[in-house]
Amino acid sequence: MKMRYPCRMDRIDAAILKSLAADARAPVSAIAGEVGLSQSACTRRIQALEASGHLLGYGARLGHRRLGFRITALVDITLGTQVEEDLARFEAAVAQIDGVVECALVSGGQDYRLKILARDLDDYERLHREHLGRLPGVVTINSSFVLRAIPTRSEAEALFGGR
Amino acid sequence: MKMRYPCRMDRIDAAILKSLAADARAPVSAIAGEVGLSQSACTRRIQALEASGHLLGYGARLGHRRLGFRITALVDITLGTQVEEDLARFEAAVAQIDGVVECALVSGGQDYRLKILARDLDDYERLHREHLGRLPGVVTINSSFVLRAIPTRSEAEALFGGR
DNA sequence: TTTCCTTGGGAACGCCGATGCGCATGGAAG
DNA sequence: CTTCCATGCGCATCGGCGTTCCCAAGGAAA
Repeated sequence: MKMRYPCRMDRIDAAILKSLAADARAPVSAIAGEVGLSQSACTRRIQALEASGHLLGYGARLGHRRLGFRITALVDITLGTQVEEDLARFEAAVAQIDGVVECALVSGGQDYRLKILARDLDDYERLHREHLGRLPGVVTINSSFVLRAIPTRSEAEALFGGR
Repeated sequence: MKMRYPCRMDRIDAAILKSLAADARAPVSAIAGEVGLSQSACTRRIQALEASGHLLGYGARLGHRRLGFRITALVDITLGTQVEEDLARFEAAVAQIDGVVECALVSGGQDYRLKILARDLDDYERLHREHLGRLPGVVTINSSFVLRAIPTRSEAEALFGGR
């Protein structure tokens, strides 16, 4: 299949991405209808978006709470070093911990911000003791717990303009 | 369709959710093969998981960078009040801002943590000036920028045990 | 043991998605 | 202006997928 990797993205592509972001398992024909395209044209656009890296894949939205995970923790971790090897060791260790679903090195002091899922406070305490506490090079750990999640724009809406 | 809403979740259900989380558009037949079930049994399980709230929906993973959004900001906002009405006003205002993709009220001081996507620093500066700065009741705003995202366990792996 | 309930497998049918083809549009070259 | 090529759409096709029946097997309760 001959296929370029264009940066060009018109509003139809944006609409397709929005639609897929809202319901990735919707039939292509339904998406095509929404965006005013034929099925085949829509399929080809989706393929192009996948090939060009605008569309990375598809995932399921899981009901954390329903699955027994009631704790979301946002954890700030400060390291005592800025040496790249130490950062790499820390990052490798973090990547092994079950429950850590996000981790980012952020500006403003040499620290990391994690998002952690846990069943309950006991579960989180165990995680903290067995894993977070043993991470290499850590100076401070600061845990906050999500009390309430505020509904916001979806990712797609943020990227392509509000609803 | 007669359908109970069981809390029971065996490892087959977990495997299905993992698989769907990894690739939500995979054919049911492929998932069925992975988890060792026939197509029809797998379809029924998926329907049950959807009906029971374990599976909330399906989404697309978008290439932020490729789409021109190179800034991810993690913003801490402190309010000068703890009155519920003030929190509600703040939350309603936040929900209107394009670019805010997550917002949570967290423990430890009365503050919120947001995740914000922006095209570049100029774009973020505009967002900060035009929107964040005008949020009601705000005392302090503290922005950190993601310098590097560390790959972690996926959500499903965190919930059901590492790979 | 009998009955009921649950859950899996098999088959059929309708629908979905990928692909090839023809055509229209628009810009560049002659 | 005309020609040519590139791009992108719609239509039609066909193989494959998903949904939904029905039946069978296994376990629990009476």
